[in-house]
Amino acid sequence: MNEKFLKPYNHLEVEDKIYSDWIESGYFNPDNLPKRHEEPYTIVLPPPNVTGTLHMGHAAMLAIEDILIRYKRMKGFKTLWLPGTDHAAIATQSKVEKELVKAEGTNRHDLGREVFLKKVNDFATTSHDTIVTQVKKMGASIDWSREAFTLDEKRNLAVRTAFKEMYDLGLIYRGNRIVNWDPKGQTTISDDEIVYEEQKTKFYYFKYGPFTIGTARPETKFGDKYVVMHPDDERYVKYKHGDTFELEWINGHITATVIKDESIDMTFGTGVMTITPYHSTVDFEIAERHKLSGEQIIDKVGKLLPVAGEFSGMKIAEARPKIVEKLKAKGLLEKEEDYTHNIATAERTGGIVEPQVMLQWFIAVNKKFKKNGKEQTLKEMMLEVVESKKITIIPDRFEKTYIHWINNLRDWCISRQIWYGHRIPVWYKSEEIYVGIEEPRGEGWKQDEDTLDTWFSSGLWTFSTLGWPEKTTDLKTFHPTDLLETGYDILFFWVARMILMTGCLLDTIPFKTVYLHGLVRDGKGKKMSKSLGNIIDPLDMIEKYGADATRLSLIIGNGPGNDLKLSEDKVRGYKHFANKLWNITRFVLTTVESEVLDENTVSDKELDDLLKDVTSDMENYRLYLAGEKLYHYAWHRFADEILEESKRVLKEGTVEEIKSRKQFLLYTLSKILIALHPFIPYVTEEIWKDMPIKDKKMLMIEEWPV
RNA sequence: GCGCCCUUAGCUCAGUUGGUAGAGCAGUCCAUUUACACUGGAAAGGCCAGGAGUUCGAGUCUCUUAGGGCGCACCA
Repeated sequence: MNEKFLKPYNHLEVEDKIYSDWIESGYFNPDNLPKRHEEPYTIVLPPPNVTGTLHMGHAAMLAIEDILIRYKRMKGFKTLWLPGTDHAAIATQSKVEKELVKAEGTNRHDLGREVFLKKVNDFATTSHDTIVTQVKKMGASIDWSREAFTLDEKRNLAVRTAFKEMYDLGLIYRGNRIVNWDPKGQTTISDDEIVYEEQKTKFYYFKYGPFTIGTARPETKFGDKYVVMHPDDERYVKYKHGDTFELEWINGHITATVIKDESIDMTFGTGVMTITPYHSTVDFEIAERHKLSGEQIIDKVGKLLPVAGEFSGMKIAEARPKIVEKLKAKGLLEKEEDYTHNIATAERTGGIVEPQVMLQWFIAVNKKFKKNGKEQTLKEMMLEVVESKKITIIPDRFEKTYIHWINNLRDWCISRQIWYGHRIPVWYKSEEIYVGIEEPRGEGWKQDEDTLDTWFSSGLWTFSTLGWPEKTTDLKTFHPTDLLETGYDILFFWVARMILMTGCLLDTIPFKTVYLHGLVRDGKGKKMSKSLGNIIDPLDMIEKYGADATRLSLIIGNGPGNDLKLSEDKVRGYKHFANKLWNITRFVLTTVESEVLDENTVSDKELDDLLKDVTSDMENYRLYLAGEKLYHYAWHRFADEILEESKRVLKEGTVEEIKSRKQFLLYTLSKILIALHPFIPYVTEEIWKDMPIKDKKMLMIEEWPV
């Protein structure tokens, strides 16, 4: 027996060495796998943002995916796990901007586009390197030879091609529409980048001609000249749609028009409101329905425009009380109430979102398009693939959430006024516009200043990583991918958009199954955050207890879609398990002496049943059950009972009994190691080296026993 | 407002198509030159949140009440 078993298991001496053995073997790359691996199995890694380092959520993701990948590889699949990172446009840019302010007191405009982008790229490169190290530390059996970045040259070509194709299909258009404007970040943001925050404010009732209107935002009311009510509201039957009337308003006399619209809530306020199409999504939609005009009241930095008269140039917060004061002086203020509502803030900058009508690029989700003879809208396509079960979402309750979200989906604004990201592949020359993959020939063309929403490039991830738009062998072999494993918090941001992009551009699905994991919280169920000081760093855990223990602690006791409460004690507990396995091996190897495993002499129904059971759990993504069952069997059945009983047999048994018992111990241990390998790859691989087995391969490519 | 989830041993959670309640951790008692103290054994601990229903049978299915969490929409 190897002397290493005389000491307790030390992950520090094992893990890095084993990882380089794996790398050297080349088996992370499906092209190098032995012949029995024919049928492909693919997972693309959800690319971590290059905004910093990995947290426990990433570690959980890596553990789950690596377990499935190793399992499939041992089952004989041509297994590809493809890594990459995400440039995360706005998140990365705002992070660097914050650091610039802190370190140099400068902003991006001081530096200029080129210099600033250089800084962002440097930051991204550093982040990237850290992330790669962390992924390796977790034991991820991922194919580094195919690594991608959402903002590298190949992915840029994919983005430009996608843009051009969708433009030609009529799905990408440029238009003046209401968007979420972040005055702090000076960019548009998507509906999903909004965080609602509760705010206590005043709700004012003003006389508006013969009506009383309610508003929380008097500062937007300068240009209001339409008064809207529900067509069935009996209080206002005498006013007909299209009626006009004269009234005195903030800055003088105006003419207003009555509009009847069913979207009005009769029970809210007085059931009458005026609309501000330029600064409210709902109002914009009403205006659009009735073809009403509107005008901009607030500028891009949140100041009132000349339409506000004497209030022109003031900030909203300053103007609001003064406007109320003026209306009060005019006798137009009827009453005011305390009011609590949710205001929209930008996730990344915290700025209060001001809806604005702006000329931006959009993806039309409700427009029919024709591809391969089929005619449908993106929305219909996105619903169809999930409702027809072409894509299965685990746990299935998220299918409802997905469908609900799709039904509420509006056109997706894809242009951003930031610098870090894929530049929009559109060029202008006076009235002319050119959309293309390459810059147009000829003089005087100027490219659009804006970049694309980061999710535009992430949406292409399953196929841009495989070489699209080129018709590569990889694309043919590995796409559609088998599984997308990610956090439920990005179901809409990302999963839905991948389905959109893939359906539209490749006329297929990006993946067959979506497995959603939950958030990793601290031992008390609180979200881990720097300010709470309750962050558990995966690298610390790996250093202290080993990657194997860290992996198990993130798997066992956590079903799909559920948040996981993680404490350091839990990780410590699984370190004990690695050592237990180590000592089990020590005992078995000492006991069997020079015996070499002969599989044909052993059969064990109990173990067979367990392995069948575990296999079925693996196939059905019940990793938490599979892991726990193996853990329990190894420790409390094999070690506590079988090994104890073996001591008696070896002492008192006949020569034949002893020989067959030795075979039985070797057999059982080898199967346990194989089945546990996906979960705890390091310690099992290290033990495997010393197993007395003929024609042994590396454990990572041994055959799964069922 | 619309929707989803959770409530099972002190704590964290399993319980896969309904068939006499399970694990880990913690705690209690016992053992101790043992493959392993990163140990073993034993006992203890639960009207499965409350109520009603379906069923021969419900932690599991249906309805309902209460408490907790989350998502979406948003009110002018």
